[in-house]
Amino acid sequence: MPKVVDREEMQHGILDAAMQVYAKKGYHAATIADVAKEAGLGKGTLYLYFKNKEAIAISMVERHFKGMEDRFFGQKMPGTLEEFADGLSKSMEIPDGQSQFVRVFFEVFGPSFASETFSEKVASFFDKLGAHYAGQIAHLQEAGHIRSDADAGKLGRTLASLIDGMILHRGLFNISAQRHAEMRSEATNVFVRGLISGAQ
Amino acid sequence: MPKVVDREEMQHGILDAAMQVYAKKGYHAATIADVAKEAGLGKGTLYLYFKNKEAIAISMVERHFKGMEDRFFGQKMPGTLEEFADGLSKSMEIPDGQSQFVRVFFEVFGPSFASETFSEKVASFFDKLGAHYAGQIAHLQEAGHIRSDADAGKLGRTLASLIDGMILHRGLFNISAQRHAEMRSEATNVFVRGLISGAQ
DNA sequence: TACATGACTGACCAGCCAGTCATAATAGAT
DNA sequence: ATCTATTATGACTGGCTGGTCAGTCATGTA
Repeated sequence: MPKVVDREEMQHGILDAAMQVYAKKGYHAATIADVAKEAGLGKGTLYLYFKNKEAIAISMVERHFKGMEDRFFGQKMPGTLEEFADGLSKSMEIPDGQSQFVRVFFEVFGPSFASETFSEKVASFFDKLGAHYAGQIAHLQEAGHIRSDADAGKLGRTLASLIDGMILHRGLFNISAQRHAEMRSEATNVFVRGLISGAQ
Repeated sequence: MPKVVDREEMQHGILDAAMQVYAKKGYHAATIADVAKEAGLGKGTLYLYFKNKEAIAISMVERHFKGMEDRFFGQKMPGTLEEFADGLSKSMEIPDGQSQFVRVFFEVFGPSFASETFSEKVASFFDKLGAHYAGQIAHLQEAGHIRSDADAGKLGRTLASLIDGMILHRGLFNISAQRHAEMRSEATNVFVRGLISGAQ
């Protein structure tokens, strides 16, 4: 038997290298040769693991969204406002290394949003997220922890938008982890105060 | 004297055409020839009005940010919570045609954020916006309209981030104007409730 | 040691596009 | 009418990069 290589591990390594290079030079400015060099491989070798440049980007996104889904949907139904707030805060928390992904993502896929199908796919992700929060809100309303006059559906969507917005804002504008943490706590605070029944 | 042309008007027209093309095909995929065609001009003619492709993008940004500044900072100091809320809501409101700019912006300038100078320039814009809101919040605190235990500075920054985030979210993900309006009103509602003194 | 097979490589090429420039069209002045 | 400064044009080119492929290397088996 000849030399054997773990394909998945290889692909992971290449994606890491690509992320590094794209974050520094930008996806379009970066050449395949750059990525190969960063990965410590010959240019041709890359093509053994990815069909072409685009395939690298697509794999990168898939890997990333996988992680996001876990972060967003992995949490269990909160029983108290405090747990809910923790969940919100945690959702807004992005690992430092991954926050640069946002920029690369939009450089590569920004144009794709012009297509209906692509756009809808992403939109459905946020619908799901909105519904997720709506479910939690409704649950807490029943338990009397959130004012009952609120429309859980709309609120859920809005919360999703706000949270995603903060993540985007951080990723795109390179807000420092510390300042982001500050904002996260302030935002959570405002949200929760805005949701409780006793308000006004 | 020979043929005379209004340079500024010409440049405006080219920028409009470029915006159109970039939004549809993406900045990198679009060629100068595409832009020229959309503008109803020959390729060479473009180069009489813009030095190169990059210059078009830069002019586009400058024109856009000019408008943003007016929207954000043009409002006068709010005397009541209601006026404050109106201001917030208005800040989140983006003309339909301009919301597509966000995607183009990040496709073109996403990579530039890797540079300190560029990054800081944008960051300072948001510092200014944060300070702007902080000033309004402090003002309303003195008047007793907002709970006094809040840190106006942090809150201002957080609000700026949330608002900008919603704008980004809308622009990037192509949220419909109607749904965006819904979210705007919900968000404003939550903010205001979260800011008032009587809460909890 | 010889051989088989998968892993790896980088020089090369085709296609693409930003930017140039030689030439043509236009319109105000006389 | 004619002249000429200015504006308009699109065929052309030079540089660049994604992707290929003919050849080399590494590893394990007989």
